Amino acid sequence: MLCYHELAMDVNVYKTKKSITMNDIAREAGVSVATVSRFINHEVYVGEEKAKRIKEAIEKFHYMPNRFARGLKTSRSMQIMLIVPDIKNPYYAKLYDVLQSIAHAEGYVVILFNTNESEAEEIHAIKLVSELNCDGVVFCSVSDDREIIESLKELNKPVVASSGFDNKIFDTVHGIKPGQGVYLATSHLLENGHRKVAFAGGNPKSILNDRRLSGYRRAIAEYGVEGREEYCFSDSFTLEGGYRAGAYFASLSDRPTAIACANDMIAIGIIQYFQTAGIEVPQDISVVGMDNIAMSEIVKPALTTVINDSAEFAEKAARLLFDRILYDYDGAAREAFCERKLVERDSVRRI
Amino acid sequence: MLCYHELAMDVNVYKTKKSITMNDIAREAGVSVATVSRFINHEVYVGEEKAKRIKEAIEKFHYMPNRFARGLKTSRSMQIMLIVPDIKNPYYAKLYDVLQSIAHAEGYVVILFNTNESEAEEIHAIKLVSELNCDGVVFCSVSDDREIIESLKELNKPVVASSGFDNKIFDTVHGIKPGQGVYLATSHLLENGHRKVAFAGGNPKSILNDRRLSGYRRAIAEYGVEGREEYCFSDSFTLEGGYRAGAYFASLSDRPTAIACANDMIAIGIIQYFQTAGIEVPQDISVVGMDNIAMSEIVKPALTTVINDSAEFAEKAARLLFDRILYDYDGAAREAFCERKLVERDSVRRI
DNA sequence: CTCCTTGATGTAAACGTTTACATTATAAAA
DNA sequence: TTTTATAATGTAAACGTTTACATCAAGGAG
Repeated sequence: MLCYHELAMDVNVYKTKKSITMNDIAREAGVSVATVSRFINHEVYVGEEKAKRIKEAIEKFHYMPNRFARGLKTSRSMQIMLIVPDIKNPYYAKLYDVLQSIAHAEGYVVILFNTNESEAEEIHAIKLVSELNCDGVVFCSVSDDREIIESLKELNKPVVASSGFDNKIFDTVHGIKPGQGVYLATSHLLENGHRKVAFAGGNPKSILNDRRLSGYRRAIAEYGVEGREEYCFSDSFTLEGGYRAGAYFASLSDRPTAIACANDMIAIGIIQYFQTAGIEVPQDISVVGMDNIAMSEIVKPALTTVINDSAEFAEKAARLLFDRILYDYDGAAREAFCERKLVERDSVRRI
Repeated sequence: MLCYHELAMDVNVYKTKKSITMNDIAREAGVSVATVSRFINHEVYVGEEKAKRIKEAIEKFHYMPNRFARGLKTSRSMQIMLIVPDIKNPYYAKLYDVLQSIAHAEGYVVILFNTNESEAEEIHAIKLVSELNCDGVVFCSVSDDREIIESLKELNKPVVASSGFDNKIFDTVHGIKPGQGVYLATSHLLENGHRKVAFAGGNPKSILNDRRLSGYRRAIAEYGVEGREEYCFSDSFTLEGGYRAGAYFASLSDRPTAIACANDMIAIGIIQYFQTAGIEVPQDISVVGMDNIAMSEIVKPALTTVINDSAEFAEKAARLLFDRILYDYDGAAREAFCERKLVERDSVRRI
């Protein structure tokens, strides 16, 4: 009468033609299944003659090992999960793309989970990691809530986190210093004579935003510029968030002359708003981005921004992750660092 | 001595703490595993009293059914695959995003496969579908090669294809007519007085490009304009492809006055090249895109383009797919249509 | 009162692998 | 020669589910 719907499986049977199993291969090659299994997995204990016959049988039947059976025995899924806040941000799209190709080369599949910057979705994603028996996670976080950290630890699986997880629990890849990118951007603005420099952030609950905001603060403090409450505005790491930031700064009676943004999407959104409002960039206000996504070069004016290469991130994250998954590294949490470098284009004016 | 590396699994054992199984639940609730299984999956055959005890046990232990064991018995993975040519194109990023949320609501996971417009990768992807025992595929194709069609058929699984697969083999979602979008774009240009109208396509081997090219041809034929060989240039559906198209058209001695593009990425790439070359859009050349990605509104000049809503695509594709996966629809291939509609912005000049 | 249907439950056999253990043949050591 | 290590193979027991089949109680029909 009752049914626990949350866990239920649907029961439809799409016509499944009998697939060939290891048994078929064993029979065809005249050996036992154990030998076939050994041939497939290990380098030892299979004679040359039988190896040849097994190989032929495999090719003849286009045999593929059944992932479920394998998983059931080994508890490994050959899947890793990539959790990102916004796949529509080209930064993460590219990150996914290169992580995918590295993973494929190792025989792994990557499951993408897009959280839309939502902490609830992040928790959902982490739950899914264990539900799917993923062998590892690359976690590009928004939040470092206690609950998230805990569930990540409970996974008891290789985790590599993006900047923000400073606690030395998980492998991490990030910039040399917290908010280094925005620090560079802000410094650049200050060096160009700006004193009324604002910060346009993303999701204010995100640790990524905290870090970037701290980079901004560090820069203005070093230049002895006083921080102004109303010059910090954080909304969302998206075009729309930037658009709203633009509207906010435009509404200020004492407008900033320059804005350092927490990423390129925000910067581009700001420029977009300014264009509709007749505010010229960089004549009226200078803007600098962060990430150097392809779009930043295309937009008018071309965006001065900070290189933050997601391919580099993906490669370093993959190395950390696969060191644990494949090579059994089981030591202390490690860190990898990505370079940050300013690229000057047309969105900053010297005053 | 020998090992079939292609199929080998790595053997590292990341410390796996014993997970709780259905047996534990059965013992705790004082029933048999069969009853637990029935409780989880079906609505019938479980008494109220035991149901309650089982439910409590499940919650007490945070029990989750093991996907491998389930898959092994049922041959269903609760995974579908989405194959796209370019995840860096926001059109596909969004498509992924909405497909993902629909799938999650049904308890399904979507595996994204990015082919980078490569036919070889498409074949790789299709192979992976059966290797992973995915329960269905949404296939946004580049190629409709015999080999692809064949391997798709051999999957013997629900497939929904994007425009191009006109053969009535698979469920399909597309525009009302082949190339309708580009047809609208081209007509718009012609109606604005342009006669030297060019077509900037994507991957020339792609059926998507064929369709869009045919839309262009249909439009100019209807207007009695003679088609010119050198006014058709196809390269790749990316910013870079568009950039090259821009260079190509700029190099022509008798330049077109307007270009209809196979997607927004190309259009934006073209505009980008023109800007570096000092060619003004739309004063010197008009450009119209296709897809209406968010970027098209942001770019300068804002792009006149054709609405092609990937959310709509995703929803319709999901309905077709899940009708088969969940509700056992097993009839003839069906079609769903997406509306195409021109949106006028600032990249077209009337002459 | 017997016969049947039907709801509720348990038993046990798959599903397709991996792998510990047992067994044999072979070669090296004594 | 006998012992012993080692390479090559097979047997069978898991892994955690689903489900066909068997069983049993209870209630209606005859």
